[in-house]
Amino acid sequence: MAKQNTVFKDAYNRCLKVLAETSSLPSEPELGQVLGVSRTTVRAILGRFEEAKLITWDKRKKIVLRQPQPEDYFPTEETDSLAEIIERSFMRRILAGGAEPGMQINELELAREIGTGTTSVREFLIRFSRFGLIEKRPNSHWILKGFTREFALELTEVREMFELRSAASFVALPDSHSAWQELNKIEALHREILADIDNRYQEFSELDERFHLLVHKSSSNRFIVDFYDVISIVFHYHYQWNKTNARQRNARALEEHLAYIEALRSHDPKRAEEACRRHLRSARETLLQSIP
Amino acid sequence: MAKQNTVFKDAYNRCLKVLAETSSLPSEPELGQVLGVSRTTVRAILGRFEEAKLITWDKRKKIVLRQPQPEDYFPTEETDSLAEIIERSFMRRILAGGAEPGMQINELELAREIGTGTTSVREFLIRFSRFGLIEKRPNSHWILKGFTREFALELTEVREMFELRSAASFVALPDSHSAWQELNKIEALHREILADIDNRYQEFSELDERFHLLVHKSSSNRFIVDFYDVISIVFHYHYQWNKTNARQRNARALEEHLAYIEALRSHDPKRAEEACRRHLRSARETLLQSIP
DNA sequence: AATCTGTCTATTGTGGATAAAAGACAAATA
DNA sequence: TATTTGTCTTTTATCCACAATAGACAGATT
Repeated sequence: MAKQNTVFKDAYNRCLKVLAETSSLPSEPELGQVLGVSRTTVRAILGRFEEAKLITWDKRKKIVLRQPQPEDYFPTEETDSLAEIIERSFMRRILAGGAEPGMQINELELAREIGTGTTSVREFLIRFSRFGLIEKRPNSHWILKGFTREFALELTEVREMFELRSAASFVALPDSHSAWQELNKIEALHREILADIDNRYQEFSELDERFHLLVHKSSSNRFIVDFYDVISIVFHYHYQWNKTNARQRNARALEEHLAYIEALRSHDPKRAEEACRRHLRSARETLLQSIP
Repeated sequence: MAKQNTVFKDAYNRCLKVLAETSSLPSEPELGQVLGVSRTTVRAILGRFEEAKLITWDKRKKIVLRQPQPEDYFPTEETDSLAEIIERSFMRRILAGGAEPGMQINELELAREIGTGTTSVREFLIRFSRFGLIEKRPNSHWILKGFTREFALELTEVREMFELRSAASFVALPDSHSAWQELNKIEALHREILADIDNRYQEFSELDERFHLLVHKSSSNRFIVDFYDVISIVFHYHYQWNKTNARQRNARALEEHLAYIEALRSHDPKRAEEACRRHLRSARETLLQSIP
């Protein structure tokens, strides 16, 4: 087949939720807005809704006939884009499966294992190469450089430079800047999770990304913001992979974040720098401990 | 056709130069080493040499029959890899042709203009996206963010952080490190060019890259070294594009480099930092002046 | 024993084809 | 008049095919 219709399936599932809360659906362009897809896809969804007797559809009248049932949804495996599938599959291989640094990566073999064409794998590898974990030998294979101690040290060195710079920009933001509101929301979530840490400590990973990304964004520098992708993917898979002492580690990080947030709010560059350094130091330790 | 044989043609041309200096060619693996290609390609070259009556070839005996003539070489246009062609063509369009920021980039159109397949253009754009000049809208077009003042400022901000850090590592290198020898060579070239600046000022661009890359490499950080690609490509095309006062600008930069080199050699972090800052400041000015 | 050559296989780089998705435009509707 | 819809065209995402190139291995040569 030429293209997976994952955009359609994912939007279809999300549209089912919209449908569940109303008795008649809005106009096609409006639905497109809500779902983030083009009218072509919206019309395909409406057509399928009609076939499934979920609605009647006559021009502007889209009347809901029944509530969606679990079996109306497409299975979630079918809604992931190919890029996501390849990424997950690849990360599992290089992090979990004992992948030695220096190992060769074979596009064809990877494609066969994942059950996809070579072009998609190739494009993934090109995109992924900016994370510094693989390297291309032209006209030949890719080489896995591996998730090593050196990698972690190089990554954190740059991260520390960038985050210190960003924190310095953050304290200088005017009070009217929307970042302060977002910071308030993030702080509130920190307190909520800390209050029920035993049950909710897994929510830290996502919150961590949200917080640090907010800080990086205040640098207004695309290279700094883009670099956060590297940090993000590393920590994302790292959290999935290494769960020892997760509750305790996360609790500690949450406390550090709170101190860091308070320091940012003080508008005092010195305090912010200090709190930032303290947190980054312990984040680095945590990362390094998980590497053999 | 499926794949250009530019590797073959380029290696063939280089092999002609090897042939010009000897009466019999070495073994296939050795030639492969020298030319940086596989034995398969070496054998293809030898076969073609035989056809062109440049050599006789019988197993290990490869006897040179005549000197290569200019018409034995493949034209240089045919030896550039597709990736190089696409890059040049794309940079010409976005730097020279009044490309407005926000403009859409169309893979198909670009491919047609360059006379190549869409796959190659697509892969180029993915690779190129890390330079921060373009951005992808999934399932839709690319957007040109443009070579703007903001871009230059963001680029130089990161450049300055990285180069200051690298310079600090450089002064700490042990005297036995090979970087000092390379630094000596680079310094000698600086003096040569300065002595004949009116005729040789165009050689600065290449030397500039060589010098700063050496500095960045001493950071031993892949992210810092990789980032130098971004700086490199921007300055490379910038030099080609903006030639006003080139002689004078280059002379000044050469002088600054010499001061910077001397400061590095002093092993004094303070002096190195100061010389580095001074040069980076004027490099930034030069870059900014060339942007409308 | 070490290296080289002949031969064969596997993988990459690139163009082309096609379904999915985006998007343009005029006629229809409120 | 401002949206919305019906219809049509264009572009992207993906697979596949095939030549160029890399690479493996056994037998030949020094």
